[in-house]
Amino acid sequence: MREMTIGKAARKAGVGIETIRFYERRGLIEQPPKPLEGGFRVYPDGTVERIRFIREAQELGFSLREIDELLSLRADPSTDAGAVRERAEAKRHQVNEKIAQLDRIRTALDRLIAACPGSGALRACSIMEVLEGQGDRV
Amino acid sequence: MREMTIGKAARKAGVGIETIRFYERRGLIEQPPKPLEGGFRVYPDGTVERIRFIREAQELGFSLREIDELLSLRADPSTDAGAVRERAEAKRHQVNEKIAQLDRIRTALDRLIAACPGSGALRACSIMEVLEGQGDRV
DNA sequence: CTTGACTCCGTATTATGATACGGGGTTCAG
DNA sequence: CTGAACCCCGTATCATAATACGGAGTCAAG
Repeated sequence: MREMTIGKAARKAGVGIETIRFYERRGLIEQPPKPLEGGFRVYPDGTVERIRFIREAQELGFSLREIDELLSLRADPSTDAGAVRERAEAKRHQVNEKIAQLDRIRTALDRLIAACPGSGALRACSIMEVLEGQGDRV
Repeated sequence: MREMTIGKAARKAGVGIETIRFYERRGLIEQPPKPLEGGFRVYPDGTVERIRFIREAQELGFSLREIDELLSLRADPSTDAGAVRERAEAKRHQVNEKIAQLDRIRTALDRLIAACPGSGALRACSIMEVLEGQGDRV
C-alpha cells in the first residue's frame, strides 16, 4: 500500500484531511497532480512521513515557517551548496540551543523530584525556585 | 532595583506590557496588589524571571497550558507531594522525548552538512532523505 | 444503477497567543 | 501646576494553525 487517497494518508499520518490541504496551500507538502484519467489524487508514502515530521517539529517549538526552512534544506547541483550548508548550520545551532534549554528544565525537574519526595519534605519548592536554583536562596 | 512598574518589568523581560497583562489574566503570573496608598502596581524581580521562563518554554513547544502545569508543580505541606512528584515525572518524560526528537533532527542536520559540502557533491539530499536516513535508499 | 462513503474546493469559523486602542488616572520634572 | 510619560482596564483586532461546512463530483459494493 504505497499509494493512497488523501483520507488514507490523513489517517496514517494522524491528522485530518483538512490539515493536509492546509499544508498543501502553505506549500509545506506537494499536492499530487490530479490524475489525467480523472478521479482522486494519489498520495505517496513520503507524504505521510513528511506530515509526521511536521507534527514532530511543531511539538519542538518550530513554526510552520521554520519547518518549511528545514524541509527546504537541499543541495543539488542547481543550488548553492555552500549557502545550504550555512542554513543547515544555523538550524543546527537553533536545535542545540533548544536541547540545552530542555536540559536545564530536565535538571530542574530532577531536583524537584528529588527534593519533594512522597515523604513530604517541608520546604516549599517549585520549578522557579529550583531552576539553576541555588541562587534563589534555600 | 528589585521592584518596578509593569513597564520596566516588561522591558526587562523583553515583552510588551500587554503580554504581562495577558499572562496575568491567564493566571500564569500573579498580579501584584494595587498599593493601598494608591498609585501603580509594583512588580518584583521574580516576575521577570517567570516571564523569561514562559518565553523559553514556549520556544520549546510548550503551550501556555502546559507551562502553567510546569509552574504549578510545587510541593508544600498543604499539597499531596506524591501527586506533585507524579506530575513532575510525567513532565520529565515529556522533556526527555523532546530532547530525543531534537537529537534525531540534529543528527539529520549533521549528516546533511557532512553530505552536502561546499565542494558540491552531486547527489541530492534533504532532511527527509537523511532522517534516520539509510532506510530511504541512497 | 443506486446508495453510502469518499474526494474536491472555496469560503467561513475556531483556538491560541499576542497586540492595539482609547479614555481615563497617576507621577514627577521643571 | 502643567505636561510628558506612564499606568489601568476593558474591549477589539491580529497572526498563526487548524477545522468546519456545503455543494458538486467520483468510486465501488451489491
